[in-house]
Amino acid sequence: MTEDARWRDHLEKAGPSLHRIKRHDAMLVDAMLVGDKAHINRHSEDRSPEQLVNTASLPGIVGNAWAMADWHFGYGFPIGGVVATDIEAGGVISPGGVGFDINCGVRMCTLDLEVKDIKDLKKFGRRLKGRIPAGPSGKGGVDLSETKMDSILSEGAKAAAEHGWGEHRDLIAMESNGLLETQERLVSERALKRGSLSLGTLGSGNHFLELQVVDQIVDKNAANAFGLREGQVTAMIHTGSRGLGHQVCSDHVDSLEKKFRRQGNMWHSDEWDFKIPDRQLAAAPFHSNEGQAYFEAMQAAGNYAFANRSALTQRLRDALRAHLGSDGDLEVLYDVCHNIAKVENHVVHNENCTCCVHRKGATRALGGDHAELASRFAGIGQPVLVPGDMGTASWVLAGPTKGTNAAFGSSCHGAGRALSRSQARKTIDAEQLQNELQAQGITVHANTPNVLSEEAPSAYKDVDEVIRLTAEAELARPVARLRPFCVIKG
DNA sequence: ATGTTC
Repeated sequence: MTEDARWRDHLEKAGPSLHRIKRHDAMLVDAMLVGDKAHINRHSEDRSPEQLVNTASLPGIVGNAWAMADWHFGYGFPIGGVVATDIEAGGVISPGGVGFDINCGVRMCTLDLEVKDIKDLKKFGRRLKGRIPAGPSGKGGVDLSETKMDSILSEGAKAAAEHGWGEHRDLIAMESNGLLETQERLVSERALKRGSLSLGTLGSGNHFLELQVVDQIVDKNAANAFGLREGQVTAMIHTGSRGLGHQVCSDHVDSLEKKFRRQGNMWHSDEWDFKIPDRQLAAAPFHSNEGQAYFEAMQAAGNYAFANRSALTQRLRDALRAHLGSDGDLEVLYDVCHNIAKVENHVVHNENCTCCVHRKGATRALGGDHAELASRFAGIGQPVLVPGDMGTASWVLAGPTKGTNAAFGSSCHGAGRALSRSQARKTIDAEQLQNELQAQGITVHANTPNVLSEEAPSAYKDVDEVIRLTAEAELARPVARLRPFCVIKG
């Protein structure tokens, strides 16, 4: 065993589908891995558990550092990571704990339709492809003047609705009502420029817009509350803050990393007098100027992402009206962030704590008695939207009926990659894959053949397995499984 | 994830 894999010496079972890495070396708290033995062994050759261990030494960390069941290697922090710091006790905020695609997230819409109600599905798919701009460029975005950009960054989905890129009634069906408070708009000119053309565009990689059909109801009570029934058509939009959020992250990662100098095998900040084991965990005390500058810019980028999912929903509504003569009674079920840091109150070791909860590839999962949740989710729990891959399934889960789960009210966010993009391109033939998916009744409109190969179901882990582990660890409970039939891919 | 190499 290498020095680097010391975490295995400290691993113990902590419950059903739950393992603990006991505090050792520079760790300030324990780290929790959601998964059974077999699941953890599948990570024997990647360094993501070490990344999780590293996060456990961040100043002000409280509770445990967590890795959700779909954890994998990321920039500094593992993707799937949940890290909470006590911001009244010098706790830090770290851009690497949020990720490059700030407020990447998922919106799910219910339609009062079954698949058979969509006549000439092939034609509808082509219409959607024509109206949903996809791919790395911002080509096809809405016309965003400087004034409108300001309102989007400060007011998120509400501003989008005011500009005609969303509906006001959708706001109550969004995490934080689609609005992250910002005092100042601290976003660089470069970030603004990158965002100027891409509002209302999907992006690339694992981002998508899918028409899905509810193929299995697991929790009838919750499904009723969520307005879901077997055979029903739903739409799922998975995208984030595009180049704008990426630039905000880059700006702050660059400036914060410069504040750390190597000292033995750690990195030290003279300014704040603390050490981190990996420079990519560069962080600032939440209440420092640097911490606040990042937080405000992150909020603004998060608002842009909410507005982006709103604008795409509006384009979907337009496409439905053009094809069906109505929008199919499309309603937003919920819209969640899975790359964000939030200030939240939690009880840690029986004491109230104002925490900065970093969720990087993790979804908030509020209990059904939480004040922020819309009343229709009372006694049920927050909808947790988990996008899978384009040939298998996505899932809707629910947070606890009341109270919070052990992971600061967090759950998983997806299937997680099994093959790297380059491995997938090398080994998966795009045309053959497209034919295979078509034979299963799944039409994929991909921007390029490479995207098809990279996003192949076999390039992903089994989302059903991630859901099973998440449920066994009692983080969230499965409500419904959704199967795609029409996929728009960047 | 990303104007996929400032």
